[in-house]
Amino acid sequence: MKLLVLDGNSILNRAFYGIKLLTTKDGRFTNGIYGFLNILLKLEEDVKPDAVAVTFDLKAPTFRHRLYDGYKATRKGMPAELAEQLPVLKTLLTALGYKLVTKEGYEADDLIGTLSAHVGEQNQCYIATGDRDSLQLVRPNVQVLLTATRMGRTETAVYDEARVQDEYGVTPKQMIDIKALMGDSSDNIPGVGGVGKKTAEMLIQTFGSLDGLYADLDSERIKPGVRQKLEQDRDMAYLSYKLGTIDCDVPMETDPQAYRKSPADAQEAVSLLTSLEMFKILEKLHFDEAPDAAKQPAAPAEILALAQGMPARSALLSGAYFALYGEKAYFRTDRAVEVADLTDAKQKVDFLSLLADETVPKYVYSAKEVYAFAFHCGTQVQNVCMDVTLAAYLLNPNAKDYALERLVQEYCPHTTQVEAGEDALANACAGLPVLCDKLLTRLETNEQTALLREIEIPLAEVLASMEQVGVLVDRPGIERYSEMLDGRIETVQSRIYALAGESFNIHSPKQLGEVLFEKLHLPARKKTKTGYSTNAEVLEGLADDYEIVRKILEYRTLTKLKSTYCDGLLKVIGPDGRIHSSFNQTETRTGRISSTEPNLQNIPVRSELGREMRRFFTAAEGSVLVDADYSQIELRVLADVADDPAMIAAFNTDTDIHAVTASQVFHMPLSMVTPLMRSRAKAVNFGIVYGIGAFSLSKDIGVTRAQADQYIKDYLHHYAGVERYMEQVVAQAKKDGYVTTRFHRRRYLPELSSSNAMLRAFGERVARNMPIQGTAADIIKIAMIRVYRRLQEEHCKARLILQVHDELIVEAPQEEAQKVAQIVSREMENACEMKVRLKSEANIGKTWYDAKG
DNA sequence: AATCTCACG
DNA sequence: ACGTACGTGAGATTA
Repeated sequence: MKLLVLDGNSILNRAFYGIKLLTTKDGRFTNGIYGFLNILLKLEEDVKPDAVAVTFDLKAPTFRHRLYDGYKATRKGMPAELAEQLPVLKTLLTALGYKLVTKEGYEADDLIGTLSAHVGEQNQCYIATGDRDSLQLVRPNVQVLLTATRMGRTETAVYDEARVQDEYGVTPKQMIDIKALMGDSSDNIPGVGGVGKKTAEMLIQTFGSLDGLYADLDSERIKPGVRQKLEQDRDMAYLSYKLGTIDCDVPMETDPQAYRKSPADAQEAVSLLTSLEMFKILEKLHFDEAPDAAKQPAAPAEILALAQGMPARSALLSGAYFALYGEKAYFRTDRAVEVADLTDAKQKVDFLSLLADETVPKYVYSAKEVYAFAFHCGTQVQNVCMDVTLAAYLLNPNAKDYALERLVQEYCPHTTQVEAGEDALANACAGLPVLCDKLLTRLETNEQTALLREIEIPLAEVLASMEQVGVLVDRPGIERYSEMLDGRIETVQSRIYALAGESFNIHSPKQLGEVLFEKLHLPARKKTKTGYSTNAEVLEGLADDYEIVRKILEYRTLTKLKSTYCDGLLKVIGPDGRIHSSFNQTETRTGRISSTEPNLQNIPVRSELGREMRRFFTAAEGSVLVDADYSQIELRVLADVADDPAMIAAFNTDTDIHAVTASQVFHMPLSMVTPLMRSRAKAVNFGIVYGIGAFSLSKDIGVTRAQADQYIKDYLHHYAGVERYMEQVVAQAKKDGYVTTRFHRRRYLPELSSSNAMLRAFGERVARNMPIQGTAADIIKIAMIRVYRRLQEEHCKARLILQVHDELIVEAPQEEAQKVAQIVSREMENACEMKVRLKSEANIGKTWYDAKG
């Protein structure tokens, strides 16, 4: 029989520190529990034990360690984020049927020692721990599984006697002797002063034991310095030996049979795991596999009659509840899930006519896909009143995805899932009405219904349209540009190799670091986790003095343009000569949209060479691009939410905001502000929006920290409303656990209750920034919807094709251009009424390059 | 899959 | 003592 003994505290600890902080929506920390369960499941899979004992420490001091007053004096209590997880973990393990083992007055180590010593006589025993102390327990039939979690991955090393001997050159028992000499600061075992790991190992390898060593203290194999230390700390050494010896004789149950798992309390376990949002683990445990006839769900008994064909309208609930998946539409009807095959002409027509029927409210999984499908077929969709992905995103934009199955599990924990696998989707669709109901209720509570109905759902239609229309690119132009880059890359590369005296992979930070900082001995300034930092900031600091550095920077610029932009874009040009990016609506935590495959929101503009790229984004024959961008939208939003008189006045008198800031920060009349002052003030303005620190500001604009600090002080002194806002928003966030935008978009900030000061500071910066960035994002979304509708109402052929956060681009027939330019900038400016006016200016050009002012 | 670097607002 | 501004996505290297 095989017994697996877990060192609960140690494993939880490793899991906690090895995985970044995770929280549930309501802010409970879960990373330790999550990691623990993963390790436990993995161990069970590998070891296949017949019984499992999970040991835990109790808080009270233990007999063994009362031997020495200093013991645990320095051991830090666990952080609150971890402590709160411990009781939950214990409850969960019990529900899952595991046997927990604790004993008043004893450490988990002693329980593990006793268990392994007894079990090891007749049976196999595996000790799972993150702690090397347990290596002393290794013996025949007893092995230690040393686990470490790095970056979320668990690694386990198996220690038997041979492995211990191999690594430490001693037997497991002698590990105690070594520790007695070297001590252990984390356990507060004193050891012998000045004797470290290497000396201790050598001494025990030579003399066999503490006794052997002290019996032969005069031996010439001991250096005089060490001898003196050994003599002086003799008592400490023997005390440490006692402290370091794990007690293997605790009065406790040692029959492995007693640690067989009990049947799990499935109800309790499922409900706990659900509330912890651990759906992956829930799946692994297969509670859904063999549902007892007794505990079939009481409420909605789902019958999965998968009819083929559109459901009859009369079978619809009080609206159409459906999800698109591939070429199929899954409908939840009054008593089943029915599937429409959209490749079938008849069914497709029926489906489209349903979509177009404005008397039928649609409750859908992904509105953007529904709109896209309709556009593809040349029709429109009316009356979408619910999208579960968007609703779930508004409730919590921190989630990493919004898969329907997960949402059903998360928001409807009591409607047990009947089947998995093939029909998982149909099954989840069965839950759509309940899910919609729950989501809508919560949106209502959060005052987010309007945000969903008036912004996100209408926006989904706009995005679907933008994706479908795409943007025309000049393929031959990109190809020529690409060849030009190739030539320059070749030249620069040869020069770098010549200057380095060897050829190497310039893209490899490792090789580059070695060449620059070791071979050529350039002064290394910064390091990363893995080696020298070679980023642009570091290289720019060296560029004046070294040609090779200048060439490397050039090489980076050129290859970036070549691979990301030329190659990357050429790869995704459609057969229509246009690029159809995806605009994702549930990706960012602030409410912005993102663009992927390709990302059209980071096409170069800041450098002249890169900006050339924009010449290849162009309008069709006879059309032009209209490009309008907001002027200072985030600062205007800040002026508004902070209700800052000085800033509002500056904007309303249409003064250059950076210049005004400069005159305040540098105590100068406006007319004396130099370009350098203005650019520094601009950095301060940005910094304020981002939540600023003096260090970063000083680094950014190249002044001392003290100076940067003074700038910030003067800034906040002049813009007192901003100062008040910054304090108030953080306080509110701490109170509520979240921040909101003007349109009630919400972001939870579990970081704010972290005991880690750095995380907390991060949370505070986010609290200051998100309402600004998020409100600006809300506003431009409104503008997009208004522009889209105006263009329809005015029967323009022009189409919105791109959004870059504060910029909209419309492709318009030449003859509509002026009118469209008016429409776009006016709709942008009127998107939101604020204490300052919004300003947007439009430009017209044949290419993006030309239309960008 | 993680890391580094760099493109954008 | 440490790390340092908010929000993204992609390509190349490395482990």
